[in-house]
Amino acid sequence: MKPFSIYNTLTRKVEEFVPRHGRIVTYYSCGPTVYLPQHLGNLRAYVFVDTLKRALRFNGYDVRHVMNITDVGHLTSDADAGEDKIEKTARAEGKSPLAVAKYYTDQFKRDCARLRIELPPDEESITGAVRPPASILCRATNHIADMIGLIERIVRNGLGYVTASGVYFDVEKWRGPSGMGRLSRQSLTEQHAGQRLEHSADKRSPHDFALWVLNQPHHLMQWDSPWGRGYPGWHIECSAMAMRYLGETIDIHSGGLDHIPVHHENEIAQSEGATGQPFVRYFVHNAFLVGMEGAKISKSAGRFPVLDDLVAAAIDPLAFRLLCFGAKYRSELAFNLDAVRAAAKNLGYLQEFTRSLPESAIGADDAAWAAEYRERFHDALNNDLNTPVALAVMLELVAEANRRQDPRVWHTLNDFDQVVNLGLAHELRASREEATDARLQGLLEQREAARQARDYQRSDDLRREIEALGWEIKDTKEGPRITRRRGTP
RNA sequence: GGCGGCGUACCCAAGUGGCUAAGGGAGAGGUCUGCAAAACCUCCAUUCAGCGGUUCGAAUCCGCUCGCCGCCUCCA
Repeated sequence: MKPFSIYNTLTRKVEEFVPRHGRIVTYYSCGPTVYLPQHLGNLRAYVFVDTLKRALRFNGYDVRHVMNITDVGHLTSDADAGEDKIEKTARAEGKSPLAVAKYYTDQFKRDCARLRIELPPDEESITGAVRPPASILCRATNHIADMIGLIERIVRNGLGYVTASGVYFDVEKWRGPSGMGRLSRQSLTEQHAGQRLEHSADKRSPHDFALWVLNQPHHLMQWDSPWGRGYPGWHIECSAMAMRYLGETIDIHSGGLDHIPVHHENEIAQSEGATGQPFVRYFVHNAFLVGMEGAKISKSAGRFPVLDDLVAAAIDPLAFRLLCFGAKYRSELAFNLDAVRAAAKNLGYLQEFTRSLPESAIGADDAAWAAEYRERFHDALNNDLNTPVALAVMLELVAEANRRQDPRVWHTLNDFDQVVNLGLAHELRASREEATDARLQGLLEQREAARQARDYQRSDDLRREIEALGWEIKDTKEGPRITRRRGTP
């Protein structure tokens, strides 16, 4: 069995993963900024986070997962004269920033549920906890004090300076263990060779970044701080919340690869500037979903498709999950309707196989021939999360079971599904419940009697009647079998 | 201007020096079948954007060309 290995952006190599503390893995993943619905590209990132977590668990690790909800706004661009994204939506929708954040947070959680993405427990649902929970979904606005504390440490270490427009991190002075520019491989001078943005005149150096922003009276969300009323810089929330729940050095930090040059670079600088300790041991970045512009699925042109667009097209959200699983997290995934429909087909194949499993196969041990699939699946997973190969193994396992007419693979399949997470165990349970529905049984028996009597006219009429109730009939050697009609085309 | 990456069949997508270039979808044919569905079988890239080079051997390494994309610090 190969050990779990993952590509570490810090070293640009696939490395064997070894956590700091035995079987416990501390994991921080960048969460959403809640001012718009999450589009499919964003959701791919969260499917990846979920898959990484599950792959770690498959290897016996206990994952402590922290994910942030960015509910304090950051600026849309310099050109907007400092307009905050959340406040922009708030003004457009005539709501308060917090109401906007709540609305889109709820929508995000609903989308994750439909994709079977397991989020950490929401801090707002945790009550009366004496010690910090192992895993948590936490909001920036609930951790302002932590951020201020961290900024104070940075200032005390001589790495932050206060100006009229805010507190900035002094990049020139910092010489941390990881080194500025290490993630992006760009030296500071290289980064500014092509100067693009104007910067605040208060900054000592153009690449210094804000820890705390001051004197922005039009900004709706403001808090008191030792430096005056204002709001936190974009990067500080991740450092503060990661440290609050996971400690000063965390095992894994993940995010989209767009975060490499700025967000994560700055996170490292400010975190290590405060603690003097390495902040992250394995930095993991996922690639984008591309081609959404031409996907012809979003209702309004120019908008990236969202999960509701798939649902409206009668595509099971789990097909999207499987589509993501079918590509490596480090490769761009080209999205189009054909691709997601192909995934839907595979989803149906696995569900259909599961539903048709006989009790004897579920009660028995798996066939001996299934063992090699388990090893191949595990090796693929451990090889830098090679999920497309893992999926191939899963499909081949089912194909061989069908070919041999030997269905004794349920335990293996279900174990794979702890990572792929299509809810096959739920599918199995549902198929059992369906078969015991009394009213349907009556109709089915009538139809079967008609078939035996070769009264196919009546048989087909009854089929239509059953279908109208939302069920589908399949005639098998063992007799008719009904399943709930699915939205999958 | 800088940094990083991508281009494998009609579509999605593994493979990054050496068995016949994984797997899936679509397509074609077949078995089974009252019909339908499912399932299974067979076929489906002498070839990996193009051109050179290194090597006994390259989709995999090097160079150039073409095309595409992400990021560059108060930008998810």
